[in-house]
Amino acid sequence: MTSRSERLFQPLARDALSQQIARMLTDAIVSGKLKPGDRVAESVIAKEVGVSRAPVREAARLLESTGLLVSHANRGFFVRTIDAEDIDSLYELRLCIEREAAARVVREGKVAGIIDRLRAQIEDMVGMSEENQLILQIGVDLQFHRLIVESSGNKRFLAAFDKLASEIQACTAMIETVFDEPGLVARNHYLIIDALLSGDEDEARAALDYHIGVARETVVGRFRKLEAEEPAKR
Amino acid sequence: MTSRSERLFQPLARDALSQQIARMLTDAIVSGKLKPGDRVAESVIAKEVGVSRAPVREAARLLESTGLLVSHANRGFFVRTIDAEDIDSLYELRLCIEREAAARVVREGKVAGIIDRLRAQIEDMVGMSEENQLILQIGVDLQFHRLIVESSGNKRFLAAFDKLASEIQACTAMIETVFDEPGLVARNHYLIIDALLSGDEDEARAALDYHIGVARETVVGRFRKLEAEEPAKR
DNA sequence: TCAAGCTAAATTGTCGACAACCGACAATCC
DNA sequence: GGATTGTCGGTTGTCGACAATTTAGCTTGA
Repeated sequence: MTSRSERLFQPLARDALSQQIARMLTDAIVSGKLKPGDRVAESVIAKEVGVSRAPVREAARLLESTGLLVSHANRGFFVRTIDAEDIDSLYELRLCIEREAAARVVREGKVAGIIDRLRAQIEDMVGMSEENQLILQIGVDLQFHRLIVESSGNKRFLAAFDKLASEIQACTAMIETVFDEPGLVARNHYLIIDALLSGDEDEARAALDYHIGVARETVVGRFRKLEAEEPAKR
Repeated sequence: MTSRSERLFQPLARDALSQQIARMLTDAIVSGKLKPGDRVAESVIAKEVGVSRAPVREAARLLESTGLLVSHANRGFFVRTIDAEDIDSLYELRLCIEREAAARVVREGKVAGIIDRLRAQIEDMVGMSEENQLILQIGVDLQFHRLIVESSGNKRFLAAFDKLASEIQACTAMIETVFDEPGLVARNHYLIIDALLSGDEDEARAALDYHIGVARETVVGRFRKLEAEEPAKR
């Protein structure tokens, strides 16, 4: 038989139902189809998807551990409500992790290995900003930062970052216009690259302090405005 | 009716089976009855405890999210194996969080509110060190640090710290003698208190850099030795 | 002897059903 | 009328059983 290198079929995604459902729910929350405070009843989801409650329940517990859902005993799951203070805490923790991760990347000389990918991601962001694909842009933005955290080599940094990232994506999706000038935001990532290339740990830290600080102020600010307009959110 | 301010009954602790089982399992792991790599079969635990597999499964998933267990698809749960590098990452993340938490406590002038409790906890530690109650001492030690993180006011700091703390407790329990001089370790916490009282953020950061740095070196060192002696741990 | 294939036991993934529980409304009593 | 108590629908917590998957032991063949 001729050695056929390209396969006819992809192995069909056959991970547990709970995983698929978890992805579904995550998408629904991140995209805003499910809003903060909404009830997520096991039986309802199970009926819609056509499975029993067990995998739905498991998926919900998974999202609970990532912070997208909260559960009250004997009352079920709800999409987590977020207030401005929460988001502020979120960004503060993110900053702690990311600045040290960046410092480690510089210290251990791992910048060269990722610089090309980082640059490519910035270009992607710029392209998306021009097409007003904001949700997508935020996704790539987080990928950019994730890559830095990942190459720090500290697995716990990455795990913690991933948890935060899903929440950041969820709450930025709740804001109509996240940034006034998306293109500028995208290009600002070049400053981070410059700092990484400088080879100075503290410069890398400072770059992220600034970058994440700006994002923090912007997003938290938007949220405070949102809260002022709509006082009964919970 | 006379306004009865003090209540007659406390609300009885009535948490779900899964929670009780989660506690059981946590204790078993932290105390070393379950060792890294050990299988945790749902059916076995369920039979022993006398409940169905559902709550056991849920408890296991809970511990998975805290990092005490790992699960492989269709193969079940196992007590997480930890190597020296893991623990190093653990302490690095812990340091990131705790130093900024301490800085915030100082910046926002919340030291006075907790200083008495911190002192009391140190005395507890000293007492336990004299009675060679090392496991207990580590528990109070973590409580001390937790109190600082808690009063930072950043809820995510606390959540992240709690996750790390359970793992720290688990892996310190695996080492026969954690510290050479437990009494000294206990009293060293006074240095942290001094730094907090100084009112200088950076001094607080430095104190924790030092304190956690020492712990990190000690524990990681012990673990590397353990690995050298016992190469096939996984 | 050893590798590959097969079989059986054990374990997880999923299911449908029942019991316990919560929240809200209706009924009752003072 | 106001507050307490009883009831009801709906949801979660738990259960035992079945299907799918993995693992280990056994057999077979070279």
